[in-house]
Formats: sequence, structure tokens, C-alpha cells
Amino acid sequence: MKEPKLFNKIEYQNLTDIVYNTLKDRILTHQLKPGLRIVEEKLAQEMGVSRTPLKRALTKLEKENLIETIPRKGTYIKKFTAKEVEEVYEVRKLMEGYSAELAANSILPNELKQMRKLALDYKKFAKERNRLSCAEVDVQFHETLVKATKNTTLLETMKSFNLQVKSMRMNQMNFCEWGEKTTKEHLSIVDALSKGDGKLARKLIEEHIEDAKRRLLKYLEKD
Amino acid sequence: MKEPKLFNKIEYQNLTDIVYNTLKDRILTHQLKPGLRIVEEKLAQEMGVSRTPLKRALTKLEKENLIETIPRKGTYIKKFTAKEVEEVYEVRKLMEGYSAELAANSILPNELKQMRKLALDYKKFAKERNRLSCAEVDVQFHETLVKATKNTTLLETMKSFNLQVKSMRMNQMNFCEWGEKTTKEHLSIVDALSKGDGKLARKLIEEHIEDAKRRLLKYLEKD
DNA sequence: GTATATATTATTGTATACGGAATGCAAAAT
DNA sequence: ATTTTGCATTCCGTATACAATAATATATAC
Repeated sequence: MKEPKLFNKIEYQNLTDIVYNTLKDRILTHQLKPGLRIVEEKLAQEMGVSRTPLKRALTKLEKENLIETIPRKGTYIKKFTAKEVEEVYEVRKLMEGYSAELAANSILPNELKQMRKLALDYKKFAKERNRLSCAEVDVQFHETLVKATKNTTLLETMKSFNLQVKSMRMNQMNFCEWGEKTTKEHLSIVDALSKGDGKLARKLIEEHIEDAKRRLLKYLEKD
Repeated sequence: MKEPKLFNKIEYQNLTDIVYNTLKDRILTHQLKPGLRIVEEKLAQEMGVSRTPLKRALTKLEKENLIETIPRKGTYIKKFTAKEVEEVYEVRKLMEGYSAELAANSILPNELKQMRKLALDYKKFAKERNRLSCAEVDVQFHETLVKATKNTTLLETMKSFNLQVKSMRMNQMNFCEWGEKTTKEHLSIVDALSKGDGKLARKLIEEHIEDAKRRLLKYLEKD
């Protein structure tokens, strides 16, 4: 008999982690703009911490390809080139195509349900022109798909990639314009999965990502 | 008219990078054994540096999944479970299968040449029972394949994975036993690539990695 | 003797200090 | 006018110091 827990473990967050998460958010939402130089002392003071935890947070972000550090020079918010966008989306296609085919046999009912919900949430947020929420729900949809493979390593890799994806498409102002289309595509992917049709699911998601890539690249060209 | 350069750029290596590279080597060769606890002060003294650069190096290694840090407790050399081995090898199959198919159309003559050389080097080292060199040459063979796709992002991801692969199979004492078989398989992959037969190259490398996975898992069971 | 409380030690997390490299600018030299 | 040099400033890399927490040992109560 399981007794209800009165308390959840309070998890200690060290300054490094807080700084890391805060910075990550500011970078992904482009409040810290790509190309910007980070001066450690200044930023540390603004955040009310010393350079020690800041530097550690920066080291982590560097490993995630969200900032670039040139030794003895400085650190800069990462600016993604068109080639990198192209490459990251290719890898996404690869990973998610594989996931779709595999997940068709292993996805759990509640995962299907969750994906359907996320697809509909997207529609709602798109109507409200809430870009940030659209982006977030979209990422979650795709991550749930990969999660359904039960391959934690793949999921972690995917998550790391999605950080870059978020930053890459942050500027895309017409993100919500495609709410209807995206939702329809997402739902048809869920459909294919629920029917256990892996080949179809793979085809659909690959096209879906390819589309998104093309839209994004076209958008970037205009800059 | 290009005048000959008298000087190459002197590249500065900061302590963090030196410590990072040294530790990485010791971890991958299991001179630092999986499960071992790292006490910062002690290790820093042994290496003759302060905790500052050491800590930064550890942060990097953590992002590469070579060590685990529990806040306020300690950091430990990563021990891989059978499930993780399984997962990493699945992702490898995915990435390299894709690379093989793609590379069949984009691989350059000198890349083909290099792969052939690496395959033969493997044979040589296997005869000499030089496990470390075998492992190194093997990794290079596979990385060259991915490099041939010209997708830098994919290559970087692959490299990061290969660090874990190296650690995972370090204990496998019978690594050289399979020199003949491995070399034959590597050469047949090069063959398929040189003929531009992407489908075949994919099939061959997927089987090759699947084989390696099975051997490794069987080996681990005995522990 | 076991369990609880307290003191001690070990170790991590963070702040600070300092040397030295990079940068920018003004003065000197060409 | 243009280049070069010297100097001041800014900023990064590293060492060190200190605070906070976890682990361990010791003492005390029952």
C-alpha cells in the first residue's frame, strides 16, 4: 500500500545551474542577440553573481553550440549560418524519420494521446498568434515522438539539437501563419502512428521537416 | 606570387584545455576506471593545477557523458550500462547508415583512399595485437565515412558519440581477434562506396555495426 | 548495546585577487 | 599623411580564500 507523499524532494539548484538556465532562455528567445559579445564581469554583475558560476554556465552553453568562445578574446552568442540550418535539419529528418518508423510499434496510448493534444494546442496558440507557445508545443510534439522509441540516448541528442533549432527559427515572424498546415500534418503523423504504419509515419515526418527547413531557409534569405 | 611563410601561428593552449584533453585520454583508456570518484583538490594537486581549470574541464567532460556529477556530492567516471551500449550503437547505425548511402555520391577520391588505408592499418595493428591502435584506426575509418557526407554537424555529433564508444569497448580484450573479419567488412564497404552503390554500402555498414554491438554485449554479459 | 545528538573533518560551491594578454589610443617617427 | 611604438585600460585565465554542505567520528542518553 502506497502512502501519499507529503513532500517532494527539494532539489538544490546551484548558482551555476540557475545562471545556465537563465542564459539559455535569454539566448533562445533572442533577448541576447546572436553575435553579441559577452563580457564576463559585466554580465556577472548584472546577474548578481561572481564570474565563477557564470564561467561554468558558459562552458556548458558552449558545448551545446549556443555560444562561441575564442580563448583570451571573448565569448559571443552563436550566429547560425544557412549551412548549419541545412545540416541541423537534415540530422533532425534522420533522427525523427527513424523514430517515427520505430515508434509505430512501440508508442504507448498515453504518448499518442499526448501528441494529439500537443498538435491541437499548436492550433490554438497559432490562432492567438502566440509564437513562443507555438514553438514550445511544436518542440514537445517532436520530442514526444522520439521519446516513444524508448531510446534515451537518442532523445537526449535530439533535445540538444532542438536548442539550436529554437534559436534558428526565433526570428521567423511568419511562424504562426502555418498553424493550420502544421496541425494537419502533425495529426496525420499521429494517425499513421496509431495505425502502426511506420513507413508512412516516416515519410510524413520527413516531408514535414523538409518543408519546415525550406520555409526557414527562404525566410533567412530575406535578411 | 605567394611567399613562403616563416612562421606558423603559435597556438595558445590554456590549462583548461590541457587538463581536459589529458583527463579525456585517461578516461578513454580506463586509466581512470569507470565508477571512480574524483576528488577535485586531490586530482588538481596531482596534475599541478588549481581547481579552477580542473572544474571547467570536468564540466566539459560531463557534457560529453564521460563523467557524472552529483551536486555537492562528487563526480564519478561514467559507467555505461548495457542499455546505454545498446542505444549508442543503435544511433551509430542510424547515423552511419545514412552517411554511407549519402557518401556514395559525394565521397572524394582521397577520402576513399584514406578509408582503404585505414582498413589495412587495422589489419596490421590487429596482427601486432595493438589494441589501442586498432581502436583508434577503427574510429577514424568510421569518422571518415561520416566526413564524406560534408555535413559538419553530423560529424561533430558522431565524434561525440565515438568518445563513449571508445570507453564502452575499452575492456573488450578480444578486440583484435576480429581483425580479419573487420578488415574484410571495412574493405567491402569501401568497395560499395567506390562503385557508388549507396544502398549496399548502407546495408553493409549497418550489419557491421550490428555485429559489433552483439559482440560487445556478449562480452559485457560475462562480467 | 542501540540510537540520537554533537563535534570534527573532508569536500564542494562561490567570491575575490592578481598577473598577463588583448585592445585602443595617443605620441613619436618616418 | 601614414606607420610604428609605448602606454593605459579592459578583460580573461588561474590561484587562492572562504563559506556551506556532506560525511564521518565521537560522545551522550536511554
